[in-house]
Amino acid sequence: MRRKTIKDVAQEAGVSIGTVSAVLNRRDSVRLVTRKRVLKIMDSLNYRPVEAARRRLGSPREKTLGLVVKEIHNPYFADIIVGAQEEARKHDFRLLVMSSEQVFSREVDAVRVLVAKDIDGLIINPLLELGTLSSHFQDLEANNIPFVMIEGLSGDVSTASVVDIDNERGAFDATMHLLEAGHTELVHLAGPKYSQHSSERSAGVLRAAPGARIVHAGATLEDGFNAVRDQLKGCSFTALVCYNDLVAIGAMRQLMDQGLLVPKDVSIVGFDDIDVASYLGVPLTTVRIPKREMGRQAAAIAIEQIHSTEDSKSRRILLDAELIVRSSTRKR
Amino acid sequence: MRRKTIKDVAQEAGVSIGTVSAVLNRRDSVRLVTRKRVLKIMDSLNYRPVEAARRRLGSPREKTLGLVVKEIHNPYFADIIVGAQEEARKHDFRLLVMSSEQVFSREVDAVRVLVAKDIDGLIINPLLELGTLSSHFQDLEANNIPFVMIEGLSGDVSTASVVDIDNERGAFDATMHLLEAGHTELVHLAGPKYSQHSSERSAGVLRAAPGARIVHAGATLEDGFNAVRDQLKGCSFTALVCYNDLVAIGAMRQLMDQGLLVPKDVSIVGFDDIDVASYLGVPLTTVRIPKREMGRQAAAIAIEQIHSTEDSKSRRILLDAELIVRSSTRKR
DNA sequence: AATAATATTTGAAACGTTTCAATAAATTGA
DNA sequence: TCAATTTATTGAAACGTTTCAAATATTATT
Repeated sequence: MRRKTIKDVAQEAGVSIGTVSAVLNRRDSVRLVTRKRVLKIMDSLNYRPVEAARRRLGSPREKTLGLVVKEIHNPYFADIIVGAQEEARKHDFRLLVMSSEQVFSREVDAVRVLVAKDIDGLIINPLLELGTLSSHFQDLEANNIPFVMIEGLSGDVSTASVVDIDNERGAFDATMHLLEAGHTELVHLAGPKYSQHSSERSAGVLRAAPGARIVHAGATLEDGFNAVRDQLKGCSFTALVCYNDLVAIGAMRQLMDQGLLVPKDVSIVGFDDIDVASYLGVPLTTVRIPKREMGRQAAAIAIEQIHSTEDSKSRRILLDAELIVRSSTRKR
Repeated sequence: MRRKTIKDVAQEAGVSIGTVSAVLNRRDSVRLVTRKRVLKIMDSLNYRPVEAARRRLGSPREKTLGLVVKEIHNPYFADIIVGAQEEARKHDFRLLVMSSEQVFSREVDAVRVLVAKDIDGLIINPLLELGTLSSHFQDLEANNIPFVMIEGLSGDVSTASVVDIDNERGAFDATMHLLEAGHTELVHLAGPKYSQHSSERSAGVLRAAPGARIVHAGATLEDGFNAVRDQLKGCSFTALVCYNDLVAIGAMRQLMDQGLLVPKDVSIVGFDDIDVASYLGVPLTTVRIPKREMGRQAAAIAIEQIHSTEDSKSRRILLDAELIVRSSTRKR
């Protein structure tokens, strides 16, 4: 059955479509008796206006920011999202979130969809695809949509601003903390091979402890658990510097399963300071990333660029990561 | 500056708007040289088609599902999102996520924005606002947008389908597990007062143990931590049934701070089975919710309704929750 | 070179609304 | 009752696209 339109209502009510539209928009120019008749017809015809057709020039557009994250299923990104959302709301912007789930083609796709949905600005936590330099970013530039990268190479796209943290420094501090505690046999459980953050953190670890053993674990609980079980089998070490807290927690679990105690036998440092880190049986020593602040700043920059008329210069903001010492590390 | 339209592109490229439209829609009737010229003009003019105007029968719109969650910063919802996204992608739908952050006005707002962005269907995890019966839901019905509620009263909105789990049963099972282990002094750390899930779970606890003490904690790590510290001060109990895993973890931390051991002195059961639950120092006994499956089913229903022409009847799907016994509970 | 076949482009109608100047109807004041 | 006001309604233009039959250009065949 054909969908009922404003025209059907008008005809049935013996009235013009202009009048029906007036009723629809609650304009007070309609006589009560007419309004009632129209409303009754609308009801009996089960009429529903087609939202898309109502949108016209001059009708108030929603101000929206898009946010594409690599992995929505990760407390680290959750905090970034919350921070971005808070800041956006302050400026009366809404936040539309999409996740690429670590798949590059989905990242490209997400950007395309958000652009089609008419966002005013974009925050993206990009996957690093060497070689495939970013046709979707060029798209954004072409469409004049300001965008801000969270964790990304600044040289990547000239017009993009970047908000990031000093990973190298954070990892350096964490490693120094272990060295100062007398540890000499260090293992670094690194993250995904192509992660920008991971390589920066590895660099920090190596600057402090050039002899540290590097093992590529990954970014999840399971990755940490498996890495210790498989890759560190029979290997002697007294301290672990982990890519992030999840890996640290996974590693800790595996050590316990092997009958080793943290921090008595092995000290562990994480990275991120996710909420649960301080609630663990052995509260985790970790490098705190100001996650909300990153989201907040990224949104602030995007909105500022939306409002500014001239081409704003791209910025690079580097926030500090701070070592938080809890109970998972101990003097040797 | 006026927004560029297809007309501007056509004029600039010396071609009809029909041709530009053909280029836009990748119809292969356009000569290569023409296509290239048009694309170049589009680029130089920063042209973006207005999505709303494309909404016509048979036109190639982006197929999108909106998803509004109460709290993006919660591993429970994260899993639901991932499940919904997986299913959506199977059917070539994209998922736009917004979070109400537990604020009712934001939920209403999020729905409005998503509708304005022309989504095809909506999945919502609604806040329970008694009395304010859902003008935004009526809006959805008015716009003929199928929507599915995750965790919600089915009577709430007649046309909505609901995907939920059997909370009462899950909580009952968890409580029985403790009773069978010989516990008699039970405390139930309930969730937020207005939460549907929380009251269903409380009902399950009380059915198994009518004498259980009920304390309203909340839904976060901190809530669990504080509830045990403040509301259970000096209170004697040997087992805790918690609203969710986060509360359980928070409670466990506080007990440890008080020198109590889990499960030796106190047994604890959580709810949800978030990822980290099995990696804790004391792996958590909990009631597993098929979170991804919930998201998956919700998306599947929404998409089915989008595709079906006639008014589809609303459905109510109740998934089972399963008790997973780990180490945080013990015979007394 | 003429015709037929095919490929490309055009132009106008359609989509379902809102807007607003013009008109019609109702009300007021005398 | 008549004009002057005020209030209510109309009808057509606009919004930015897609669609599709018709017109035109190109290529192939003879």
